[in-house]
Amino acid sequence: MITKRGTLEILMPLCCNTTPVRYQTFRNSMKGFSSKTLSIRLKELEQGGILNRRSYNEIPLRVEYRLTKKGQELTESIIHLLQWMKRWSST
Amino acid sequence: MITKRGTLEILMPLCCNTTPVRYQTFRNSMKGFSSKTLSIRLKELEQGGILNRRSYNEIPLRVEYRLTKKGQELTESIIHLLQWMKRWSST
DNA sequence: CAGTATCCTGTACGATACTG
DNA sequence: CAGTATCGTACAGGATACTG
Repeated sequence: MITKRGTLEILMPLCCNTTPVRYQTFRNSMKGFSSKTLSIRLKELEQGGILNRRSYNEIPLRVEYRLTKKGQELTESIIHLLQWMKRWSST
Repeated sequence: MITKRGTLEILMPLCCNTTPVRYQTFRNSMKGFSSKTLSIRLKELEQGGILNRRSYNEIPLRVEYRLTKKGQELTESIIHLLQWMKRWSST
């Protein structure tokens, strides 16, 4: 699941801050991904217990995704990985 | 590169010990992957500076792969990730 | 042993249009 | 806004056979 295309990109903006992220925000930060792929990945991450999806009865719709405990612990690994990427980005 | 199918499986046996790994050993530890996919992934990892390939003038052929410095640092992240997987394997 | 070459197929994914 | 439905295609990757 975590090695699928797009998953890393979804989790990246969730690594740095604890505020929930909306669908549109993911879309904007994920150029090169279709809405279809994004929603599939989000659903997988939700079913995998990484993300919590919460929708509000508002017009226009508002849906927020936030990390679960499991997801937060995963981001620790991802942060570690991102540091490695940054460290070796020139090579 | 590191999220491609098979890459994680290639690096896993290199996480635990520092001894070089041979092609056939990868094959045996990677049921469900063809030789084609394996050699493509190995080449990518070599070109990405993760692995060093070293061949010996012997019959039968012997080729060994070992981690570079960059690769060793990457495995630190992967070990971290594997611990997370183990911790949450029941869910 | 350590790969390559070739052929073939499933599927992941984008583009587009649509909906509650 | 946050998705879903449909269609079409590129390409990842398996099976098999082959090579230095």
